Amino acid sequence: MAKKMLRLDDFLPYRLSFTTALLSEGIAQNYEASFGITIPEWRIIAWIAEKGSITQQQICAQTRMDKMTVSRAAIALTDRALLHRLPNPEDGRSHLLALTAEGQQLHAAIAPRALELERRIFSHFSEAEIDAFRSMLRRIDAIVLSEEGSGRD
Amino acid sequence: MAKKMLRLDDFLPYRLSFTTALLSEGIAQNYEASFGITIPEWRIIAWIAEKGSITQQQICAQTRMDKMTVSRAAIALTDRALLHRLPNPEDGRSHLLALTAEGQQLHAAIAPRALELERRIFSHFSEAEIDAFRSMLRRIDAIVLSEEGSGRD
DNA sequence: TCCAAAAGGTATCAATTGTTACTAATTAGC
DNA sequence: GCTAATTAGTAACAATTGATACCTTTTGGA
Repeated sequence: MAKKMLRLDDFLPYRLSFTTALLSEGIAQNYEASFGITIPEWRIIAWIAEKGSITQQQICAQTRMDKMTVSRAAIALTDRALLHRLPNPEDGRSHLLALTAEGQQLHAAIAPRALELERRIFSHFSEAEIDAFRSMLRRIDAIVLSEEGSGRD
Repeated sequence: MAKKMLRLDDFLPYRLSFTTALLSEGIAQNYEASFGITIPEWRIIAWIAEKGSITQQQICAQTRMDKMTVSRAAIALTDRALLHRLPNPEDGRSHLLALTAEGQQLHAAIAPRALELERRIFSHFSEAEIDAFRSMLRRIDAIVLSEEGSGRD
C-alpha cells in the first residue's frame, strides 16, 4: 500500500493552530476594542473571578502562561485598579490577587459577551459534538503532558 | 434556571488555545533542535513540497500567515539554499518558490517525523473520532470566516 | 540558628512578531 | 499608451514575547 503522504492541510497540529489563530484574532480585537484588555489580562480576571483570590504562580500552573506574562498582566491590571494584590500571610514572597469592585464590574461585562461569542460559533453544532470536541482537546492535553513527563532527558 | 456561568477552564476558545500551545511548543522545539528550522519555515517547505512552485502570496492566502512572516522565512530558506526563487514569468513582482535538491532532502527527512508525531498522539483515538475532530475544526474555520466576511464595518 | 538551596516575582535584555511606509511591477480607466 | 490605483515583496521601525539574572523570602538540613 502507498505510504501515507504528508499534506500540511490535513495535518492536525497545523489545523489546530490554524483554527486557534483564526478564533483568537477576532476575540483579541474584540476584547481590546471593547474593554481595553489583552487576552492574558482577561484570563487572569476570569480565573480570579472563578476561584477567588489566588497567587500568580497558581495562575501560571493552571494556564501554562509564562510567569513573566502573568506578572506583566497583573501589574497592568493593578495600575488600572482592576486588581489588588494583598500580601499573602502564608508566604511573604507572593501576593494574593483579587478583583476590585471595578474589576468585578468589568468581569460582569465581559463574561456574557464571551459566552455569547462561544454560543454564536458553536450553535452550529450539537451538544454531543461539542462535548466530544471538548473532551478530545482535554485528552490530547493529557497525552502530550504525559509524554512530556516521561520522555524527558 | 440558573444563567450559565463562565468557566474559563471549559471555555472552548481557551481550550483550543491551550491545547494548541501545548502541542506547538513541543513541535517547534523538535524541528528547531533536529533540523534548525522554525515552524513558518517548515510550513513553507511542506506547502511547496505538496504544491510545487508557488508564490509567497499564495502561501499567505492558504495559511493565513502574515506576509512579513512568509517573506522572512523565504529569505532565510533561500540563504540556506533550501529554496530557490525563480522569476515568475507571469508577474515580475513575485517569485516562484521551489525547493532545491537540498530542500527536498530536508522535507523528506522531516515529513515522516511529523507524521510519526501525529500518529503517536492520535493513536489514542479511533479513526472516526479523528475525522470528526478534523472536520469540526474545518467547520469552525468556515463559520468564523463567514462571520468575518459579512459582519465587517 | 545558620547556611545552602529553592521558589515567587520582577527587571533587563534579546529575539520574535506585527505595523507602517516604501519600491517596483502590474492592471485599469481613459 | 499614459497616468491612477493595486499588488508582491521588503525595509525600517514599534511592540510583544520570551530568556536570564537578580532580589527577597522561605524551606530544609546540619
